[in-house]
Amino acid sequence: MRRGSVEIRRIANNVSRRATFGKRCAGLLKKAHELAVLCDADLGVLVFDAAGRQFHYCSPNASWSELIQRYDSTTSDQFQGGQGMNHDHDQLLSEIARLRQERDHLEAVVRSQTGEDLPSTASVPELGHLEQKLERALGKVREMKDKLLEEQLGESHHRVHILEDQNSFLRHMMSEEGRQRAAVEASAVVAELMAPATLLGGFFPEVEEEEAATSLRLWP
Amino acid sequence: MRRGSVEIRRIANNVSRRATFGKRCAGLLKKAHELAVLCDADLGVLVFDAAGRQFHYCSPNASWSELIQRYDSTTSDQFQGGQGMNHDHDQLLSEIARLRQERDHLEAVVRSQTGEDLPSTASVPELGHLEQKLERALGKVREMKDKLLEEQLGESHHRVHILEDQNSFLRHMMSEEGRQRAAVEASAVVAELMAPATLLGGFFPEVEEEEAATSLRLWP
DNA sequence: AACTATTTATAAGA
DNA sequence: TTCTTATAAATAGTT
Repeated sequence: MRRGSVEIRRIANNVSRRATFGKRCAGLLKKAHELAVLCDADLGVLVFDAAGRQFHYCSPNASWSELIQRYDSTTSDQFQGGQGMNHDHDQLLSEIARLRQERDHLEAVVRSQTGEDLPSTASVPELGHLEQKLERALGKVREMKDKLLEEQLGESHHRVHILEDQNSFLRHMMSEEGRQRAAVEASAVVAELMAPATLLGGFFPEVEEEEAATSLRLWP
Repeated sequence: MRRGSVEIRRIANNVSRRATFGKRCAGLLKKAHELAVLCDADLGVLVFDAAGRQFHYCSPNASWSELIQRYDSTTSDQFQGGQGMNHDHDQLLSEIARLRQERDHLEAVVRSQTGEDLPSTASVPELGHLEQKLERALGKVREMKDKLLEEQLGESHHRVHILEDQNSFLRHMMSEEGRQRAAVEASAVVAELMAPATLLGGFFPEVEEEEAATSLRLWP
């Protein structure tokens, strides 16, 4: 649920950014429709998400081409014609420059977080700050790892219990069956059940499968 | 105040229709801006009220001409004038897409290095690897910090030595001067020199300044 | 334009 | 992904 007001800045997390896009884009198109109907306005909304997928709304009684023709080009640039293209071209180039700068910065952040690149630029308090950050990160990672390991261990214990129960049930069945035959023959069968699972092959192939699953697989 | 939900149909009353248009149009443009910034989307909104007045929004890092060129003309394609000259344009757009992807990846790396964003994606061995990486980084940062602190301590010690020398020289001078006066008077002066620096104020203001500089300033 | 009682939108969690 | 829910935000009617 919502916690605090939302700062209007790019959402860093990729997943929440896309989730938010879905919701807000739907909301925007809905509100566009409401405005068009309630107030008898002609309007269009055209949206491209970060992956380039397109979403749009155009009010009834209007069309995109009509809207664009009505667009007052005194406000900013033209859509058609020669100089509009150049302007657009320049904008794209500056966007590329901006993204390159951003990339370089992020790369520098990654390097400093790895402990490389620390000479000259860093002061003692800066290093202290970075140290604390790394300690926190390490704590989180260890916590996560422990949690995962405990989960896996719990699952494994559960399987062990189940298989132990099956095992004792099978032993019981064997001994019952043995009583219905000769006492000597029964004890031989029980002795075989105590042996490693692979030796059971001929008798109980389905049991062999279950047995194999008891080996602890902590690293899936 | 609001009573009941609003039916989405044309508002009959002329005055309320215009009032509502003002509010909702502002709301729509605001939400468009939020979507563009929060989710890194390229979008445009173009509105004409019933009287033909125009309102619009275009996301930063985009332009109406770019949006219109990107508009998927499968629905209705009458915006494009000439189909040529868009080759380098397309190249620039794909370069932008590539850089954005790269940025997202780097951001994800930074976040995982900070210990955020570890759920679901991470396995135990991956976490172990990250843990080791963070430990190495932490080691490097601490090493660097220790080195800097030692350097600063060394410099500070050096200053202490120099000032101690100056101090003993001054004491010597004082006692020499004292011998040339009465022995009783000299011992009184020496006693005063042993007192805290602030007490020297009236006698030797320049000495007080030097004394203050001996306090260890490890954090510049 | 300012004010609120309400409705709506939506961020985070399941 | 879709549903839920607590909370923030938008806004209809009024002043």
